[in-house]
Formats: sequence, structure tokens, C-alpha cells
Amino acid sequence: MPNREGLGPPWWQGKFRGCGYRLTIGREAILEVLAKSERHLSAEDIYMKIHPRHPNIGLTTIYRTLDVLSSLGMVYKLDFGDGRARYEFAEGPKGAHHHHHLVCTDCNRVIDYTDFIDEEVELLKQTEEGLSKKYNFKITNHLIQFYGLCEKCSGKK
Amino acid sequence: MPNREGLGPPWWQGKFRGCGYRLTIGREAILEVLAKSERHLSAEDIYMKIHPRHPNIGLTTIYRTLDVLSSLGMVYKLDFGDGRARYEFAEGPKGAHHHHHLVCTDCNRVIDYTDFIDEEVELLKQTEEGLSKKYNFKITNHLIQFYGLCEKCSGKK
DNA sequence: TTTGTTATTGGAAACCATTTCCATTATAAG
DNA sequence: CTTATAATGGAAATGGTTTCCAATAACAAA
Repeated sequence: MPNREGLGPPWWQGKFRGCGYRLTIGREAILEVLAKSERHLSAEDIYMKIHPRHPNIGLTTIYRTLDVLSSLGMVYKLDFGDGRARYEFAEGPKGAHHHHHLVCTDCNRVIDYTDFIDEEVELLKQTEEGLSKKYNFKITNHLIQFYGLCEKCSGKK
Repeated sequence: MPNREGLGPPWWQGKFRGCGYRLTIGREAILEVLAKSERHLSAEDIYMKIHPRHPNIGLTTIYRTLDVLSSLGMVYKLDFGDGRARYEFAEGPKGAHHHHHLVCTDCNRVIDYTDFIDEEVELLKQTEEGLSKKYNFKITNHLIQFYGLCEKCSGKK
């Protein structure tokens, strides 16, 4: 995993240019924000983070770039049910930071968990294989979310 | 599972009234459509199905009713990434028809599968328990979806 | 470096699923 | 039947996301 620490050209340049996309200021800024942040950001969140340093990058560009990144598999687009999409940097299903989500249906808080990932991923791998074969479906990704009430909200009542 | 087959008052009346909701023509019509259909329907799909027989039921009512049903846990609200929500009748995570989804990222086709549900649900139950304890989170539901290319779309290229 | 091709951009306007408003109507308890 | 109020529908508002298009910038070639 070359050059993750800021030395030399960012590791994503190759992947990006290799697909015929141009590497622009805006795209780099967006990638940086995503790579740095631990949270799931909305398009507007990203806009806000970028704006101070790059006041001339518009929301439209953010959306367009997120689309590209998403189609390249570099970013996951998530829906937590509050009407705006969230984006998170993809580390790959086997990456160190792979996690699933716990979504509070009351306050929309999202907890990332990694605790049971290993067992889950193991089972999912088998499931994927079976499904791929049976439905001739080429699986590239999965989404697992649990819904319920977080500590605060289940206490409220 | 009483009266699923059209004899006597629909089985859901109790649950409905018990929560202080009134049982109206519109709501019954919507419930009927949902209970009858095997597919995931959008609000507009439902509207279209209901309109011939109940031309005076508006889209607004559909949305409102789906919200209620959703909060009662009688209906799941799903997002397949095409910008409109889909709804499906909930049979409960242990119900006979419980299934997960295979979503084609190219044509948005959705395949329901039940093949590996048993193993999955078993593991999920354990995971839920662990998560509930660790995060003091009251889990009521889960969402599992696989993304990829369906037979047609992976052939296309 | 200069040039030419063309992907990318920003901003305003369009889009469109979903919500909100509010006066009217219908449910169901008494 | 009467009454309190939940529910309704249609129009208008909302708000996240896309589309449009002329202007700009990336980068390959010379």
C-alpha cells in the first residue's frame, strides 16, 4: 500500500489516470477529505470542509466526483434513511478498517462496528459464492446494517 | 397466522387499532396491495394499483400510510439506490418469506433470495446479541444486500 | 513550451421524490 | 346521533441531487 503517508504522489493517482480520468484540484481535495475523515460524510459535509481552502469548488463538482469515485469502487455511497447520501472511503471488503453499521431509527446516529466482522465476512464469502453460482450474479460488494434504538433513544421513551 | 386467506376481518385490524390508529378505506387498500404483491413497490406503484378502484386516494395518503406501517414494523422501507424508496410487507425476520436482496448496480434489477437465509440469520442472531450488549443498542431489524452485476449486465460489457 | 483536444468545472435552473399546509371529511367512542 | 379529533387530498413547498451550457483547465502531442 504505497505512499499512504503523504510522501510522494498520492497512491490513487495511478488508478485514477489509468481509467482515463483527469486528476484535478477539486478531485484531489475531495479525495483528501475522504481519506482523512473517519466519518461518513454527506456531499455538503465535504463541501464545507473543502470550501475554506478551495472556495471556488462547487457542490456540483462534489456530487460529480463522488459519482466517479463510487463507480471506481474507491468510495461507498450509503443510505441511513435520513434523505441524504453519505460517502465513505472504501478500504475494500478485506481492508483493515472494514466495518458494518448500527443505525438508530430514532436519532439517526450511526455506530460503526468491526467486532464481529470476521465471522460475518467469512459467512458472507460462502453466501456470495453460492449466490454467484445460482443466479449467475457477479457480486462486488455487500451492505449490512442493523437498525434499532441507540442507548439514548431507548432510554428516552 | 389467522385469516390470511380472506375469511373474516383481516388479521391486521387488531394491531392497527390497538395503536390508536384509525382503520380507513385508504389504509386498507394500501395494506391489501402490499399483502398481495410479491414485489417491492414504490409509493407510486402502489398509487397506480389503487387508483382504478379508489380514484380519490391521493399520493400523499400513500406516503403517510407507508410511514405509519413502517413505524409499526408492518412494512420495510428499502433503498436500492435509484432514488425512490421501495416498500415490502414485513413477515418478520423469522417469517416464512424472509429474504435478502441481490441488487444489480447496472440495471437496478433486484433479486430476492432465501437460499442461505438460515445460516445467515443464525449468525446474525449471535452478532445482534453481541452488539446489543456491547453498544447497549436495541436491535429491531437488519438489512443485508449484495451488490454487483446481474447475468444480463455482466454479459453486456 | 506551445498547442489542440476534450474532460471538467461552476452556477443557475431544473428535477423529482417526499413533506408540509390547511380547510374539509370520516372514524369510532360515548 | 353527536362529538372530538385523526385522517385526507390537492396544491404548494422542500431539499437533495442533476442537468445545462459556456468557460476553463488537464494533459498528450509536437
